[in-house]
Amino acid sequence: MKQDNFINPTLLDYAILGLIQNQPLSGYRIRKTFEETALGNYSSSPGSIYPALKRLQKYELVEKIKLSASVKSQFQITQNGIQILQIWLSKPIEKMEVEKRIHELFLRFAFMDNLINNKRKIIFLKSFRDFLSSYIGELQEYHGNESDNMPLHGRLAFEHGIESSKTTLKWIKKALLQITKNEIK
Amino acid sequence: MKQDNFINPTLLDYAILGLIQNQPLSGYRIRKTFEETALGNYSSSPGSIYPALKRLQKYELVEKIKLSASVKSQFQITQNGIQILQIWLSKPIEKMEVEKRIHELFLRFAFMDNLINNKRKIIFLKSFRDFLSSYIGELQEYHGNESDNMPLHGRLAFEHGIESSKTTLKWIKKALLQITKNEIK
DNA sequence: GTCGACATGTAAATTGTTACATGATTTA
DNA sequence: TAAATCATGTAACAATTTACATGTCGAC
Repeated sequence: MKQDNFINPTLLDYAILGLIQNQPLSGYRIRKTFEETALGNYSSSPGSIYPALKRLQKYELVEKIKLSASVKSQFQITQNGIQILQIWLSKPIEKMEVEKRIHELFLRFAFMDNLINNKRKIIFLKSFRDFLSSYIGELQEYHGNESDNMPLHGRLAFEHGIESSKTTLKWIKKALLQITKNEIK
Repeated sequence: MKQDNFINPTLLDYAILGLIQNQPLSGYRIRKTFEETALGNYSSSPGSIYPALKRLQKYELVEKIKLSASVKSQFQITQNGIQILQIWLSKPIEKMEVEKRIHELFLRFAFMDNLINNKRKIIFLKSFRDFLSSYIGELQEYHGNESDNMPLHGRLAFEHGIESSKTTLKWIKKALLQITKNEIK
């Protein structure tokens, strides 16, 4: 038995909320955005988007608005929705997320712009940096010990993981600089 | 109505097949490997692994073996399973996979070692390289045109995507060198 | 002799995929 | 006027998550 009757949005739900945080969009526009932009591993397809929008309406995180008879209806985030989004954006990062659900962290980062203050953004990035940096250490240690026993392809794929994490770490540091600079201004 | 009664393994199925291609493993070992190693976004949890193993047995891609009464039973890949794995590993890369399902390509790469010949490995990597390189071009063009209109966080996240793809491209070239070197030997 | 890890599973609920359906509007 | 794109949905199915259940074995 599930132990809560509370809202527990899926990643797709959050992606929709984040996308419409600034301007309302039609269902179709949302769908197309996921389909076309890089943001979209967060699956498109009518069979996922429309049910998701229904869910979000049911929980009153979005509402359908119709500006005029001629304009098609659009989905707008509610106050409630903004709150839920903010809570998600402000959640402390967990080690495991850095290791296994890094794409979710990037989604969160991409939607942070207007909804949380600089202090929190910096906390987010520093925590991201620290977890990732320690994870890279672990990967490198493992590589040092095991690389000789690994099959060529396994080893290469593993090395890609390390290099990729290092690139992300560099990026975090760059982003941190920009955000802190922003704060001082 | 679905139009085929044929086997259409999930990513998790392939991940299991790839993992046991060299040595049989118990269900628990498989689960733990997904849980612990970097390979594992490919979900662990008994509720996915055990049903997956059942599926694979049903399609005769793996079989349960029991070496002796004292040793617990393990899952071994069948000839059939090897074939299915080989077909998957040899599939030509599609543009969309590079853009949206790159982790699947890495999974394929990691399992290629023994099952396909060097020529095919090289085809795989070159195709990967070419698609990715053209994708990076698109991303950069978009960035050149739109970066001024993008909110800070959106832009930074986008830039991470570009840098990350470049790192992958470098890695592909390195891997290509190693594999070709291997061939000449 | 209890705790944690080993080990294998099932049931319910939820999600997402695939395929189908339908109609309006735009463009070549 | 035919094709493509805009636009919204549903139904059937497959897969995964979460939670529960149960039992063994070794270490401390």
